[in-house]
Amino acid sequence: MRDPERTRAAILDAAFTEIYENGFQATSIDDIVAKASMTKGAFFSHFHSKNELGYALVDEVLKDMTLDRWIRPVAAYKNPVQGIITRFRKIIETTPEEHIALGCPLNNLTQEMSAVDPVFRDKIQAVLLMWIEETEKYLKKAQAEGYLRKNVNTRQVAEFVVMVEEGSFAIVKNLRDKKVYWALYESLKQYLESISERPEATQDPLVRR
Amino acid sequence: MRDPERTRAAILDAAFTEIYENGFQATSIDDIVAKASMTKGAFFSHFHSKNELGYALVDEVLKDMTLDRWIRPVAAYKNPVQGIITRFRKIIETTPEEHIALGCPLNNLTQEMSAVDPVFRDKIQAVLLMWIEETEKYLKKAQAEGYLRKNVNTRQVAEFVVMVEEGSFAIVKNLRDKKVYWALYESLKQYLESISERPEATQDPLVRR
DNA sequence: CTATGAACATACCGAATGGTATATTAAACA
DNA sequence: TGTTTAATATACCATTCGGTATGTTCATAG
Repeated sequence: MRDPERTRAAILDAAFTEIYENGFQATSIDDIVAKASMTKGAFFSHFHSKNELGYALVDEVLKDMTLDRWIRPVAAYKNPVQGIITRFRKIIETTPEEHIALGCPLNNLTQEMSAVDPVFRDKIQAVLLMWIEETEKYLKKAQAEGYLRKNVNTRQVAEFVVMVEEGSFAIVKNLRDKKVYWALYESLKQYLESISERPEATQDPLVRR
Repeated sequence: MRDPERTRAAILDAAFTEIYENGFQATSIDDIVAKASMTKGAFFSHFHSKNELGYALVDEVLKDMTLDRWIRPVAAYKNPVQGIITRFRKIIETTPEEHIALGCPLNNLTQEMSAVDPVFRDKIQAVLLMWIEETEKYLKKAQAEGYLRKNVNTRQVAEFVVMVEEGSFAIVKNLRDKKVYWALYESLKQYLESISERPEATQDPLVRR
């Protein structure tokens, strides 16, 4: 009946939802344990402090979430540049309406806690760097296979792509208008095609919109 | 000796700095009045609540700050597209090292308060929309004067440009590496040139870096 | 079977914080 | 000049919240 790992996971899960919806500072430990149907005793037997819960959220939840959403699916595409473009589109398509107003969980925590707590900053920075590095790997592969111009700086493009992916969520969160996503999608596509070796190879074979 | 307007301005000024450095929720009213060398009595005679101070910050400080930094200076350029590009570069150049880690004040407030308080959300949205609309005006002008391709959707590009301007500050805030700015600058430049009628007209006459 | 420690529950505390009640001072106006 | 009112100061309050102290229960090792 007692299952510490499940308890810990349940706390992380409840914390993720509450913090995603209300922000880290605006979420109290009482909110979290109530959502998880537990008590403070359980909470503090798994986390030494509220901040440590936040750190665990970044390390154990947000990191994997980022990989699952933005990185791993790209591997399925022959042309990685098309993979990045299409992945962006699919994320737009599959993001439920309620989540649009909430933005990207990683970015939210980033903007709220990065300047306030150096440990948060370092841990979030590590996730961002991983995101950029993994994106750059795809770009290098695209370059090696003749999809991307040889003279482009892959690190520079990777940084731009990740910034666009995060920045898009951030601005749409505020404008609360999903149509803006499509405008940003078109611009990202336009940009990536402008540095592609054979732009026609990035054409999406599926119907759009 | 008594000067309500100056008092109010001093409170807004102190609040801006404190909130910029620590976030809205992490800043207490006591922090603000201490910084402004006043007392709570003065504070509450000018603002009914902490939230109302925040609203005034958006309406009276951040809105103008955005115009001054991103919009008005662009008017001085013959080619508005070059104006946007150069303005982005100049903002990078003139942002002091300590402010890099703090990001964009508007964006910080946005990400922290937008999902939590609908009034914040609406007020910040208004500033963002103004930013986008003013940017689009420049793009339309550029189009009319033959700098920008006639077939580009100026609204779409304006949304992308503003997203890049905000998103760049956001990611550099976390990566804490000013060099990333230059990479993002090059990418924005590349993008805007790819939709320009005469790309050579966007060449910056000054030495870069 | 029992003892031991980890997992969870309950009650509580001290500090911080947004806000108020009330006093005081200074400017404006009659 | 005297009065009134807005501006500012001071003291205080109620609540919230992170965290702790102290149980209690369950699983597992010996």
